Amino acid sequence: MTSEDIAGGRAAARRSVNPTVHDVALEAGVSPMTVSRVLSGGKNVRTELQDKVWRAVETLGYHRNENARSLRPGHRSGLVGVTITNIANPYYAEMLRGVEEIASANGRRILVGNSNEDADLERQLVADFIGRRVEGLIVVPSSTGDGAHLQGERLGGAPLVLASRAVAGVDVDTVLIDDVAGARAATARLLAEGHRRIAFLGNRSSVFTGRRRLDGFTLAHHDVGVEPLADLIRLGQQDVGAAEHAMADLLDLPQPPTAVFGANNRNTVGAIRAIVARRRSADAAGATSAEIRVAGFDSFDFADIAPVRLSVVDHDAGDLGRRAAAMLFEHLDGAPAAGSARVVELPVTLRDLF
Amino acid sequence: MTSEDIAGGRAAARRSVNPTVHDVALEAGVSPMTVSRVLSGGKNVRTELQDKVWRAVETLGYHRNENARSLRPGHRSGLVGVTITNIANPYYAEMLRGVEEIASANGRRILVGNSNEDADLERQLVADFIGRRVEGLIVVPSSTGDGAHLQGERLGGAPLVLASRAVAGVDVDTVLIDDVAGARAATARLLAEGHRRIAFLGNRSSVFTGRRRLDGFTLAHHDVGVEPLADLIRLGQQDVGAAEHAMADLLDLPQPPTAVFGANNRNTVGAIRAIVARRRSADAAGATSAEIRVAGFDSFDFADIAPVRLSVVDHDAGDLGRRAAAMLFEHLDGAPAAGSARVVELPVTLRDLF
DNA sequence: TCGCCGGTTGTTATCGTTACCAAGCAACGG
DNA sequence: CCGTTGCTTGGTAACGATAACAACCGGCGA
Repeated sequence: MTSEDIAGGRAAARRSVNPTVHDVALEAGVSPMTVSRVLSGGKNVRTELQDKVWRAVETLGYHRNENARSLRPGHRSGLVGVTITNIANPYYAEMLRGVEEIASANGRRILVGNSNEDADLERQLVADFIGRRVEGLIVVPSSTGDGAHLQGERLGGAPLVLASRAVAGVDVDTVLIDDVAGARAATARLLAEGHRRIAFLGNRSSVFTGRRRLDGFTLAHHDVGVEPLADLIRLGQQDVGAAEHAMADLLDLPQPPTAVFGANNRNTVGAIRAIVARRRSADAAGATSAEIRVAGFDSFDFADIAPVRLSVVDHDAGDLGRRAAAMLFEHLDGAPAAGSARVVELPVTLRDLF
Repeated sequence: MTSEDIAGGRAAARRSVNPTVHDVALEAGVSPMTVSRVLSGGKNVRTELQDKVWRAVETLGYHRNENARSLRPGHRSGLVGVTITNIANPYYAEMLRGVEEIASANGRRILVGNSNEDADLERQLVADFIGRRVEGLIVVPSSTGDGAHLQGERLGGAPLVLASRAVAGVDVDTVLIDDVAGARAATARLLAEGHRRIAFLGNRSSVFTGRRRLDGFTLAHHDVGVEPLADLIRLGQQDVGAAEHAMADLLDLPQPPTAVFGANNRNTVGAIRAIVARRRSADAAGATSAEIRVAGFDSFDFADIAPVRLSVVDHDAGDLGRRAAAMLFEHLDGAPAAGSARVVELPVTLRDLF
C-alpha cells in the first residue's frame, strides 16, 4: 500500500468526518501552512495557489477548527457565556436577543445556560463556561445563594457583567432596570388619582428586583405623606395562579383595596384575572362590583386588551441586553477597566393602556 | 535565576491568566499526567496525591481547558448549535428552554444564534457552529432561501434536526406542530356549529406554518363538502394592528363572516379587537350587532377572559424543543440513524374558553 | 558577476490535554 | 530466591492550527 492509497482512502473517509488543513493541503497539492495562510486572507500567496486551496476547501467541505485555533497563544475563543434564571421568560428572551445582537456584531457567539434560579446550577454553568474559555460572562444572577462563585478569582480572568440584578459583595459592572423609579412612578399615579388602599403583589424581598420595587412602592407613599398598608402587601407569588389567588384573597377583605400594583407581569396578570372573575360573578348575581384600578411593572403580550384600567411600567429588555454586552466588550477590546465597577440603571416609562 | 524563581513568577502571574495542568502539577509536586488522571476520576492514583492535586486546583483556580480537550481524538466538544429565527419570540424562547433542558441533562451546552429569518445569516451561523465542532444542530429554518447550506455534506458530519418548520429538499429528522390537524379541528368546530361564512386571517403562504394552517382550514371545509370562501381569506398580517384592520374590513362586507379563524395569536387578537370595537359602536348607536364566533391557533394571555366566544388551538413549545433535542441525542449517543428521516408532528388540543 | 531584497513556500515547534507505553515498586506464589 | 502480577507514576507523542524561522527564487543595483 502506497502513501497515495492511504491518502485516497482518507479522502474517501472524509465524506462524513471533519477534514483538516492537512487534508486540504493534500487535495490542493500544497503545504498545510499555505492552506492556513489562504484561509487567513491569502497575504503573500500566489493567486493560482489560493484558487487551488479554495477549490480544495469547497471539495472537502472544510471548516477551520476553531477549538484548535483558540488553543494557540494570543488567540481568543470568540465565545461569551450567558446564564439566565429562566430563558423562557419573554423578558429575558428579549434581553438574550439584545446580547446576541451585540455579540454577533463583535464577531462572538454566545453559550447560553438556564440557571433556573438555582445558585448551584449557576455555579456549574459558569465553571463550565470558564472551562470552554469564554472571553467574558453575562449573568442574570439567581436570587438564591451568595455570589461566591462570581468572585473574580474564580473566573479565570474573564470579565463579568451582571444584568437585571445586582449581587451583594460582587463588585462588577452591572446593568439594572430602574426598578425603584418605575414602581414609584406607577404608585404615584394611583395615589394621585386619589387611591389610598393600594395593594402590592410581588416577589419575596430576597429577590433583588422584588425588594427594589417594594421600595419604590413605599417611597411613593411617603412622597404624599402616607404609609403603605401592610395588610395589602402580598409577597412570594411565583406564577399567575398564585397571584390570582392572592388577589382574590385581598378582594375578600372587609375593606378591599381600590387599586393594585403588580410588581411583575405574572402578578399583574393574576390580579387582573381575579378582578375579572369577581366582576363576572357579581354581574351574574345582579350585583355591582367596584372598579379596581391596576398598575404593573413590566408590560406583557396583549396588555392593551386587558379588561381593566391598566397602566404599566415599560422598559426595554433588548436594551438591557445590548448595554450589558456593550459593557462587556469594552472590557474585552478596550482598556483594562481602570476605574471601579459601573452600575447603570436603565430608564423606564409609565404607559396608560386605556 | 533558578527554575524555582521562574515557577514562582509564573504562579504569581497566574492570578489573572488561566493555569494549565502543568501549573497544577508544579504546585502539587507531581507530573501533569497525574493531574490529568486525578481530574478524570483519580483511578489508580494514591489518595494522598489526589488530595494534593485537588488542593493545587483550588489554590490556582484551575479549570480544565475543554477546547484543548476536545482536540484529542475520540473526544466530543459537548456543544450543540441552535439557530432560531427570532430568539425574542416567546414561543421560540420556550422552545429554547426545552432544548437547553435536554442538552443539559445530556451534559451538553448550547451555542445559540439568531438568524432573523435571514438565510444568509443562518448559513454563517451554521458554518461557524461546525467550525466550533458542535456535535449536532437544531435549526428553526428561516422562511427565506433554499436549504442548500443545510445539506448533509456541508455539516461536517454533525446531525441536524429541524424544528417548527420543514425545508423542502432537506431530508432530516424534523419536529413540527400539527398545524394542519389543529387548524382543521378548530375550523371543523366552527362548521359543526353551523357557520358557513368563516373568515381566515393568517400569514403569507410562503411561511411554512402559514401554508399548513390554511391547508387545515381548507380541508375542514372539504370534510363537510363545502368550499372555503376566497373573499374571506386575508393573508400577510404581521401584527395585531394589521389583523384588526383586516377584520374590520371583513366586517364591512355586504355579507360579513359569522365566524373567524386566526392562524396565529396576533391575528386572533386583532380579530377580537375589531369585533369588540364594532360591537361598541353598534351599542352606542342603539343598534344590535351579530355575534361573531372566534377560533385561533396559539393561545395567549387573557384568552380565557376574551369578550367573545373563543376556542384556541393549544400546543407546547417546550415540548417541541425537548423532542427536537431528544431526537438529536438519539443520533449522537445511539444508533447511527439506520432508516430515513423521521418527521414528528406534535399533537395540539382544541380548547373552548367560554 | 555577486550580494541583497522582497515575495513565496515549507519546516519546526507550540498551544493544553491525555492515550499509550515504559518503568519502578511491593506483594505473592512456586 | 526469583519471576510474575498489579498498582502507581512519569515520559512521549499526537490532536489541528499557525507564528516564527528557514529556504528558495527571480530581479536589481553595484
